Amino acid sequence: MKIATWNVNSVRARLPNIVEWLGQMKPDVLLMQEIKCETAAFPFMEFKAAGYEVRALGQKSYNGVAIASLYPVEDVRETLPGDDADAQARYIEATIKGVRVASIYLPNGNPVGTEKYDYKLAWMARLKNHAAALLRDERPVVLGGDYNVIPDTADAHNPKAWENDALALPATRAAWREILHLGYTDIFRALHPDKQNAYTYWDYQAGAWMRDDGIRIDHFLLSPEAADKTKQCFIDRTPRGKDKASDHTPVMLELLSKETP
DNA sequence: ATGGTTGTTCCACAA
Repeated sequence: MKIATWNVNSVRARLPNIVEWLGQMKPDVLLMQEIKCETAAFPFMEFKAAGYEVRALGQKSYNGVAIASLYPVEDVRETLPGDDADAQARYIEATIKGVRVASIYLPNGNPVGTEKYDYKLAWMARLKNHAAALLRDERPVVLGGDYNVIPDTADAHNPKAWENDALALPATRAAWREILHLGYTDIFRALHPDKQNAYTYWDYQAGAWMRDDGIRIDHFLLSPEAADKTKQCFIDRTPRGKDKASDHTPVMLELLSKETP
């Protein structure tokens, strides 16, 4: 079972790129972030034509998450528990072929020192609580998305440039590690501990892509049951080099199916 | 220290 995560930075602006990539890579599930449209404006028909059923949670202009799947999508959750007043569309979760899958768009948190950073840390604390609850079922859990977290200096081309940024501050990394310490695995780094230049995001500005000035902020966190089933996890840089590219590129995860020894 | 780019929306904001 192949599950991909991709911050598409507007599903409508990116539609041709996304459809092309789905045709080439054929993931069973695509988790999207920053769809940047209201739910009703999601291009459901174009995904259906490619074979994908979509569950989307959108809002006007900003944020928005979705799950596209070749297989039936069950038991959809559209909120991260812990703050009923939070109206930002950043979390959707469902069960597909027995795997509990979430598409996560964790707050960016910049500028530091504003309510935006407080919101980020509060959101991470809520995610930790919910991630802990998900472990209790002892099922495969796959939490994929744009975490807006640079876990380590090795995950940035120029770590110095990020050290005071909301994506890399010690408090951000501590909150990230709290989730790992529950029993989740950052599966890409676990499988590729020494890999350099493993980035998922390159800024549009200042020729960052050309200079490979990237960061790794799109991640898969896996429960033990999902980590045990993992066949491979890789970053596909190809979409970032295309015309009209998102500033993020997809990460692919492949789980062994039950039948496979 | 600043400016560099993209998307959406409405002339600014988020990233």
